[in-house]
Amino acid sequence: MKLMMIDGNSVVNRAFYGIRMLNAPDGTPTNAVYGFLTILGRLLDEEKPEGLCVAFDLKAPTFRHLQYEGYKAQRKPMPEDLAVQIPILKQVLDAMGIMRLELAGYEADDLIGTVSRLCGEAGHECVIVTGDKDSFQLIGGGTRVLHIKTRMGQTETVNYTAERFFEEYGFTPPRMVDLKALMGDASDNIPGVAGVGEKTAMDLIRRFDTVQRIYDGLETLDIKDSVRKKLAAGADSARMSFELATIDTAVPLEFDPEDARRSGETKPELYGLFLKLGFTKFIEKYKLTPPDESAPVFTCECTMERLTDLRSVSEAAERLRALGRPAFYWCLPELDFVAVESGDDGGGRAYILRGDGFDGDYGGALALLFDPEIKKVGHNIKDLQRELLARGLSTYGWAFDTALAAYLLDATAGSYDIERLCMKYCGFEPYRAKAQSSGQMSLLDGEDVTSAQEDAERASFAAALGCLYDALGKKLGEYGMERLYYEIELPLCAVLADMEREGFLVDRQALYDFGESLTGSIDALEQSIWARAGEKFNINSPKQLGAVLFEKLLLPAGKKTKTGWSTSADVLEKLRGKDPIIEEILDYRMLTKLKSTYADGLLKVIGPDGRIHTNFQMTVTATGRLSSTEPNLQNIPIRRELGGHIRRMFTAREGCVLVDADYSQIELRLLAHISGDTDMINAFKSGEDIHAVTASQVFNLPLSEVTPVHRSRAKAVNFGIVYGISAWSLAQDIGVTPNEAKEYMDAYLSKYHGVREYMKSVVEQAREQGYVATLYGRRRALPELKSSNFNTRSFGERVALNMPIQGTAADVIKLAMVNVHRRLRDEGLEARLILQVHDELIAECPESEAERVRELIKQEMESAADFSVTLAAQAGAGKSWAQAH
DNA sequence: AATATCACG
DNA sequence: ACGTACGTGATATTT
Repeated sequence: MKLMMIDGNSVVNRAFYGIRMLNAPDGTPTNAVYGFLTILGRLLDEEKPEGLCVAFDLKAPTFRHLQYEGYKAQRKPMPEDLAVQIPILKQVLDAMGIMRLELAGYEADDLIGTVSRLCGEAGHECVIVTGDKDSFQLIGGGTRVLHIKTRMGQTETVNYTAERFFEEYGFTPPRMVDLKALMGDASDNIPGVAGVGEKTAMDLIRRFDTVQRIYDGLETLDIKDSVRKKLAAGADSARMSFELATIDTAVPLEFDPEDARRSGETKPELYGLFLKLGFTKFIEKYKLTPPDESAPVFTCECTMERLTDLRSVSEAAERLRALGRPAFYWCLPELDFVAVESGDDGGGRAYILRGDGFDGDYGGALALLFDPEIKKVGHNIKDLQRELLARGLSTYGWAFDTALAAYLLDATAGSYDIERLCMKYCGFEPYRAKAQSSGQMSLLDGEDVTSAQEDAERASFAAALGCLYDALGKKLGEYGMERLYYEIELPLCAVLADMEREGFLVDRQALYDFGESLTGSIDALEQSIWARAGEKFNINSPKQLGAVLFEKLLLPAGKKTKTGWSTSADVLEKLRGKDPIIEEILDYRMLTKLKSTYADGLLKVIGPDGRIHTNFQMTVTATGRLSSTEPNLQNIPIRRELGGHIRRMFTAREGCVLVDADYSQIELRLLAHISGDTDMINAFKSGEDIHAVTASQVFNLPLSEVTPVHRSRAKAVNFGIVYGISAWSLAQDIGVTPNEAKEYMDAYLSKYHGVREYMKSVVEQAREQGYVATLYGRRRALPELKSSNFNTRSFGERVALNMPIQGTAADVIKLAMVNVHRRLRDEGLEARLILQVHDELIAECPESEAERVRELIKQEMESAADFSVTLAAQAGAGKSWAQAH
């Protein structure tokens, strides 16, 4: 049998430092447990051991090796964030039915050593998993070590058999003890011999094998005198270190490998445990289902009423309208839904409407129940509103969106499905109908859920909306987010629903022709690249391309990635001129990107109306921006000449034009306002080109002497500041030395001390509060700032700088959109907003309205907020997106 | 499903 | 001594 022994402390430690901060919904750090389980899952897949056991250190009142009191005494204490995760991990392992081994007074290594010996004696294979090198001494016989390393959040394992070990070290595994006896081990507080380091020790062991032999022949062996002296002086220390480094393989342990055999069965409490930890990924992976008593299940205590004809619909609508408080609408995509009204006494009524089996005009029924005067609460209402618009119904009357509220409360949660929210905010799960398992008694095929069960499920979900409405509404108030929610986010739903429905007209033929024209160039480049490489290969495969460039053509390799050499554009850019193939590859990349993502990709999503209807996601980004999917219309090319062609195919319909308006430098203006930096505010007030002014101030030159190079560097610094810069990355970006970059930054920050002050205070404040916020009260939690991991913490600091700026810009344009939309309606214009690209709005309108709409949008964008720096927008009109911009 | 790359603000 | 910008989504390749 193959037994896998995991050094629990060592692996969890690797996981903790290798994986970024994660938190359970209740705030408990979980990254180490998560990482451990990820690693474990992968190991089990790869090794498929029959037995599995995790060993942990267990402190005892008395240490072993009392002779040396300093032993482990100086080891840094485990960070608090990790320490709290150890008992959780043990709990998880127990619930997974994985054997755990720990014994008072012994370390994991000793337990593993003993087990590996027992395995050897019983003829079993033993695979040790650890992140330390201590257990390498156990390799041999049936024992090997899988050594785990974490690099950039990625774990790698190296499989050390006795052969592999010898290749790398040049001596046999048991000699690892001898090596440590000489070189010591700082992390384990093994002193070794003073003055003997890794190099010397390796050399000695390779040549003379054991410490014993070295000391036996100290006077006669071929050893440098200086080393001989050190060895002689450190003889006692070497002896003690040998003892310390030796793993105890005779721990008094009752261990039968059979006990560690994997049953594959998990305990019922695992589901609840994973849920509490927020490990939905593992719940899915192990296909866990809630045990019956895992959480209180909530069933709607309502009177159920099936609405099957217009008369009953109309009565229901009348009641809902007169209710005076919102009703809770749980809607399916086909607009089957349940509306629940809660009574004063906690009871209530659930109205159930279904398309199939409805007697009469279903559209009419919908119109009655989605009447603007009925106040409705829904979940992801923007999508519903789009569906309503498609049927010519009103989008008004929506009082609350539970998903949207939950997003504002925790923008980094990732998903807002009602079941999870219900658990998190109400403490129960809505009732989920389960297929009736067809027992042998059943004659009928009982796999399906009955429609009565379905009704109960939907009613329960609708009732859950009621609970969420109370809980989330209250929390929004506590967080000071009511205005942000009710005046910006919620009204924006209808605006976006409108925009999605409207879509963007695309010249299908022109786009197709453009794609075809690319094919020729791509083929030609492909042939030429193959010719220069001397072989056919897949240019799109970074692996193959890397092999060609760096192994065959022997070009100087720059950065590396986890899997090999980087062939990214910035690496290739530095190789330009070294070989003509580089330029061709860059061109090839550009053209294939245009062809696959934009030409072919967009053609696939043009609707029957000739228009592209993107999907704006409101609950995705951590900063408050929108995102656009299927297709993404927020990343249509513009920066390069050929890419810009794509925007010529985005057009206005016959008789119409596009109006395009964008904020100029909104993020920098917000930086000036938020930091209150007078110099920067004045720079904007002067009306001059901001990057040029920055250049003149940073480089201490009159404005007239600022060259384009100065300007572009100042521009890079401006951007960098907004992102939470470091000198190193600024240097990368603009191609100067890090020292030079640092000078620019110092000059910048000493000129703009308000900005410097802001950078300091925003991080401090974030650390105290645990979150950052925009001027409109949008928040982002920042647990990263408390991390003990340098990279994680630095990331948190950059986010703290950036989020208030990027997020406020997002708030401002959202507000402008709501206002523009309202005015277009109120003023009876035919113009419609059709796209938003973070700082840019695009509308389509009849030519006759063009000038008025251009002014209207520009004005609404500029007046959306009143800051110490005015917001400036520039607007244009044209037949195509390219022209209007 | 994860990775690398590249398009945008 | 570390390893770097902030925020997204789509595609092709590889596991």
